[in-house]
Amino acid sequence: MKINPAELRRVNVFRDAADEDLKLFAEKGILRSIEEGEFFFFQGDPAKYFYILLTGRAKLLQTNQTGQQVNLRTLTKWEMFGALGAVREDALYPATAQALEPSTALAIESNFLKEMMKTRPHLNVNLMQLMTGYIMEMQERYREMATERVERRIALTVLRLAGQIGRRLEGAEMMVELPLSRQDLAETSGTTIFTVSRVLADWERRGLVDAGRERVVIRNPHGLVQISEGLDK
Amino acid sequence: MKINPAELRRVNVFRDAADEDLKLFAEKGILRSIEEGEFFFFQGDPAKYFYILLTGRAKLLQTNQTGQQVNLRTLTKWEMFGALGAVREDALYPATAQALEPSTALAIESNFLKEMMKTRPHLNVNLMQLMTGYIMEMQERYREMATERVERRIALTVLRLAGQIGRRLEGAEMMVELPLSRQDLAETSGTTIFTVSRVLADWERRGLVDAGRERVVIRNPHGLVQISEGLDK
DNA sequence: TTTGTTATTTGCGCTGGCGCAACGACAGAA
DNA sequence: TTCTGTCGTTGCGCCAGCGCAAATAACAAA
Repeated sequence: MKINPAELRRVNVFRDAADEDLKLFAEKGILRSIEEGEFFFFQGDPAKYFYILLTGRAKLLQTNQTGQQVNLRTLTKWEMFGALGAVREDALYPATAQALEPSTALAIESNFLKEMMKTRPHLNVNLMQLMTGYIMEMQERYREMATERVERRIALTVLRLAGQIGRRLEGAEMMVELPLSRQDLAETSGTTIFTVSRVLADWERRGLVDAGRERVVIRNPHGLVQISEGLDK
Repeated sequence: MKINPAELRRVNVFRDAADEDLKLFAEKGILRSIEEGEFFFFQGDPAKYFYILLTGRAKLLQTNQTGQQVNLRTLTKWEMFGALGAVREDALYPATAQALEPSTALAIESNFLKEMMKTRPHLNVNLMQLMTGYIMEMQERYREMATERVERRIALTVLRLAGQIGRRLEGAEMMVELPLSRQDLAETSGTTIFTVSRVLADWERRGLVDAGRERVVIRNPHGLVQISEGLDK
């Protein structure tokens, strides 16, 4: 596979980069293709590279000592991840990056980005934008986790993921498809696969979603918003 | 009250700033003194100023529509807060800042910091450092919230707060004091005042802490670490 | 079509932790 | 010292959600 440097401008952090700079990043980068379930890096590894997802889907997750997983973020094409090493000295990845399907990413040395940032203020600004976005999302999710009941948390998770990785279904107007298993949803909303299954079954009975194997189709987003705000029943 | 510009270097983000720059920040800043329980700003307000806490203690919190609170961070002297406005256009504060005791803060226009950052790379680097620190902490807390049982969460919260705002007790060697009410601990660890009270009572019986009114003294940090890792009982 | 594998569903029992209510303890004001 | 308001404690009952186990469904490979 060959990368077209100009395409890299679709990466948010590179939005304002010059063509020559994009070329530099493309040349400096190493292509890494991995299978579904494989890992780009593990929590605790030295954060020597940052990544840009080129094909496939992946997720960032943390594991506690008993092996329970939590999904921090689901990644799609052109998303940058693992970029902390470009900011902090001797940083370790704070999360693990695992492919959800066969995926390819461009791996670039963190130090290179760090060097480029010294003379390209826009890289700074845009990276800061990405970071503050993460902060706001994590704060919000933390609050939800601490204060909301499961059904509402699952609704909030599904709606958030719809915005981030949902695929608009052709033909139908407002329908969005999420290619995620019950397990993925459970790990993202902080509950169990059983509870997610029961809640989705209920929503399906009420006509809010279509729940399939490793797939959820949102038929009535507004209904989910109502649930997420506690305005139903 | 008068600020000594050189003192501002104790603010992490200003660590590498020139004396003249510190003077500029000090001159540009407005002193705001507020009573215990009052607010520096509310979630949703336009983030026109960022703050530096000069005296007292404060907390950053979010509230959901039913009024339930979650504490995101407890702030002490020389901490910068509300700085998102210096990064994002037309940003709104994502959290509310409330004083835990009579407090004074220096309020400086976000735009001024934004301007300064254009020509002072170290401000960029240090602010990025602060932001990534937040991200890592929030990710960790999110995972704990999603996977750990209450007692362990409370232990993790107490230990984390000890590192951030604990006051070493004179005389005794390893003892650290936390000036926090049961309510504060409950809102920080995502549980209720009742559960915190019961857990602290238990720890007190086991000699791990001294639990007083709006105050917790850690007598045996290692014991708490054991609990937080599930190695006790 | 068959077979094996993996994802999902659902009944069932259990319990961690919530939340009310009543009481107790402490601090500051008068 | 007394009073008042706030903070903390604890008994009690309850239930949301967990998690096992067994059945079923969906898909892939042969």
